[in-house]
Amino acid sequence: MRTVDRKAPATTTEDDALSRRSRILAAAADIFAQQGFDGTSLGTVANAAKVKKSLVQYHFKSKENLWQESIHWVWKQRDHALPKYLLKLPSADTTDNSQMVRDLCRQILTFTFDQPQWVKLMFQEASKPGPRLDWMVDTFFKKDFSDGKAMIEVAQQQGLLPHVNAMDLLHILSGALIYLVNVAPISERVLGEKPNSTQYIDRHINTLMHLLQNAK
Amino acid sequence: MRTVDRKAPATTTEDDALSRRSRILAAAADIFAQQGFDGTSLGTVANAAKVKKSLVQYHFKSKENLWQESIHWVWKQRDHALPKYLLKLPSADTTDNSQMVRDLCRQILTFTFDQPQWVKLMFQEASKPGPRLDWMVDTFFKKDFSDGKAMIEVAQQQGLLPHVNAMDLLHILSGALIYLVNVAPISERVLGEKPNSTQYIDRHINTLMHLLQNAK
DNA sequence: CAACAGACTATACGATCGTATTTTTTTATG
DNA sequence: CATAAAAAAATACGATCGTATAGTCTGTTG
Repeated sequence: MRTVDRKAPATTTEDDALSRRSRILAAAADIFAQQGFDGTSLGTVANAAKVKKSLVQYHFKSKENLWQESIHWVWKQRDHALPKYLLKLPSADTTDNSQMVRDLCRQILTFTFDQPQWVKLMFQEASKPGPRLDWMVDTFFKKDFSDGKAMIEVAQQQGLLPHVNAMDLLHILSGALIYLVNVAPISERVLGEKPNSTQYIDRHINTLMHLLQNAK
Repeated sequence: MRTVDRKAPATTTEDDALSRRSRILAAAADIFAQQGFDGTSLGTVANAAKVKKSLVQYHFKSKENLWQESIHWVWKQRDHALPKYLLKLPSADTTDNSQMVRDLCRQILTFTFDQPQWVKLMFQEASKPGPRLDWMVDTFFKKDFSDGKAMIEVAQQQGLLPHVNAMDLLHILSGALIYLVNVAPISERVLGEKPNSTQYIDRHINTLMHLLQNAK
């Protein structure tokens, strides 16, 4: 009667598919992205993950470590999910160039609204100098910037984007898209319209396309 | 000998031109903008303003109140300083339209780099829903959005900007400019170039203008 | 000079936070 | 089943934070 009886879940199974460690990571990523490093407490993370605070401390040796692991987790999720969005693009053969860029931007914007964590994490710590910014730059941003610039240049060579400074264009496009996501809570309150709705996204993309269209 | 002798500053004078209350406000605005609400402590503000922590509590009845007063202060500074930048614009008679818009954008960008507090304060609390965001929306953002949209529409009627959805264009332009300021600490580390340098600003504006140019 | 108000200071309290340590429980292995 | 490792929980500690309160100093006014 004392073998494998019920009553105490304590460890795995029953919980919910994911391991407790993963649940902590997911909850931490959510709260860090929303509230920032200082605005996040280990207790809040523990409650959100439905575990004891001491378990968070057990799996991650410090708050800073939890933060780093959460960001690794989010970036991994991003790099895993983003290609799925881009594969939904119609092939280059069947559509004209302008439609191609339009769909590309729309997919990126839709993806970012679906999974805004990485953008929010970026903005939470990115605007204030400090050790956490340095860490993110070395660990992610250098590569992200490099990849982004390369993508722009490829698109330029295919005549999809105007031939201006690639890094500046990357910043302008990133700004136009990411700004929309980051300021969405404001826009929603001011304009009374949800920026992540399909019609809002389509209209915004339309406007952006109109600007990119005629420029060469 | 006891009339107006020296020795004890205690109240005003000697300190430094500005009243202590103003020094607290300025210091608080700086730190709130840089570190966010949660990342800012009253002790830090007091030290930065070179006053005792209890004096901060004396002039402002709570941290939230200090935060609100700081933002009022910053917005007042902004609305007072921005016109000076825009007045440096050459008159519309002597220059062509494209040069006009270019100078306008350059001045706004330069101003934002000179006085980045309001942008940073905006982004610190704007991306996470909560009572502070609600307060900022009602107190500032509704008016700011309205004014910005009106500015865009005037420029459109004068043929300075392409005739696309004004609010979207406002977001795109704001995004392109503000993104640059907010991500500046990243860009500086990744690219090894200071985004607030004249040449960087000029190049960025050039690229942006190239996009706005041909669009109608 | 007395009385008072405003500016400023000292101090303390309760709560919370991150962390360290210890103990209990569960799982795995022979 | 015994044993050890891993997972989870309980508890405690020092520091810091926001706040509340009482006190001190200074200048003004009647």
